[in-house]
Amino acid sequence: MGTGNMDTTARKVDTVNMVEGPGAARRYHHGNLRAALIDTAVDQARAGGADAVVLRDAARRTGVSHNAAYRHFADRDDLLAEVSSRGMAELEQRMRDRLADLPADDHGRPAAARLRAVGREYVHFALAEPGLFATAFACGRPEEGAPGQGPYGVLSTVLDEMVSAGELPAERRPGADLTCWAAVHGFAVLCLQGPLQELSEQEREAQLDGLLERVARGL
Amino acid sequence: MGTGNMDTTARKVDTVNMVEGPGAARRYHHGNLRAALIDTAVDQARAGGADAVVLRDAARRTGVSHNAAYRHFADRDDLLAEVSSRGMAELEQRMRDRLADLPADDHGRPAAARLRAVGREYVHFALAEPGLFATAFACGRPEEGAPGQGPYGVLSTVLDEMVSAGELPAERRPGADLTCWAAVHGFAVLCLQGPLQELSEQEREAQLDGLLERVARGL
DNA sequence: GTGTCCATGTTGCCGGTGCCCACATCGGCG
DNA sequence: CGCCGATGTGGGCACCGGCAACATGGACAC
Repeated sequence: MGTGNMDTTARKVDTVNMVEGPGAARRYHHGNLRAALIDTAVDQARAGGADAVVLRDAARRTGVSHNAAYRHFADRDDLLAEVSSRGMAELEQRMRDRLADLPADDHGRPAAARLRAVGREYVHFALAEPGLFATAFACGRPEEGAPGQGPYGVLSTVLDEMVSAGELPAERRPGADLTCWAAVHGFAVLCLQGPLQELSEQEREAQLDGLLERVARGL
Repeated sequence: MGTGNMDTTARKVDTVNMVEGPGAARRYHHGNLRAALIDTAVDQARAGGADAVVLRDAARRTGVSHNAAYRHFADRDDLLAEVSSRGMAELEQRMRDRLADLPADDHGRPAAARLRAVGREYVHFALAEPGLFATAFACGRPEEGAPGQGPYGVLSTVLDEMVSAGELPAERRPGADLTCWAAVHGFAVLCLQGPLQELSEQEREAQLDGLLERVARGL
């Protein structure tokens, strides 16, 4: 078991969806199956959440027989974990992109604005990619990783910036990350699968603004 | 379809687990199958979350053939919705119980203490009954019901009390419920399936205290 | 060049599930 | 007393996750 140690940053061979014309010699060995399967599984997760990640169907779509997947993943959960990592990475990237978009000449309380932007993007990602977002957290494994990485790392960094900028007393820093994360995550979950589904986009955005404001005030 | 209109507040006949001794005449008609199936399904959800709610197994445990369930539920989702309602009801009840436990002679800011108690119990329930809690929110249907009912209703009432008691400016009331709910729900979810699983109970409680304090401060 | 080995992919199979069908049973009604 | 509709039964289908045995062919030693 534990076959999943191929180089994750694999060469981006476009082996997926090779045109299988009559003359095209179909290779017996796929060459990049693991990565291709993960791509397909991510698509499944995007479309329907964790439950939609189905090994047999993924293999079928990838043009390979079922059971081929078991050469690269111990079981379905192993594949799900990979999808979860992808989801986390994409969420983190979007948050970082959003930060990069912020104008540098922000007057007033720039670090606080960064915190708001990060929180808003967290929710926006969850609403834009509900399936992937849910799958990212559906994985039971605690997502081991260097602290300071992942979405939590981004949030943490921004809070540290607030302390440096004098916008947050240092003695209030411990625990602040968790409060921000919980509020934003809870809002996203309640919007997705909870009782806030019916909110119009405008209402949602207004409520989100209110939430971010209150959270920042309470830090 | 839509057979699910039996009186939900059904008589509590103890038809489950009847001793089927050799002399006990086993009735062809169960008499209370719907309620018994829901009970079993709730047990399944308690044990393993929404995925553990399995129609065939529930029927088996209830001592009835599969397919019998389809006389009472349109499909699995229909049964899940019922489990969800049960979970919501139990959560609400625990919150109300907790409120009732509070001493009436609370000095200082009694309504704020009630808010903290409600929030704490929300998280405690989620941690004590992770499967049922998850299933309660896993149901896609927006949980139609009179506003002011359910866990949200309890929270809402307490916030109204805070306004009446002068502990919360009326202009800050709108949106406060959502912020509280999101923070507490997010904390619970992150503890259950997220990256906060590894926290010891003491750390968790400390973080929860901090969160409740910050949220209250930001209201 | 050639022969071997083993990672990779294939077919076959099993138990389990959700859901549909036709049939069996029984209680209440005329 | 006889019928009928509500309730429960058995069988069947498609699909899934996971094991086992077999097939393929690329890489590497010689």
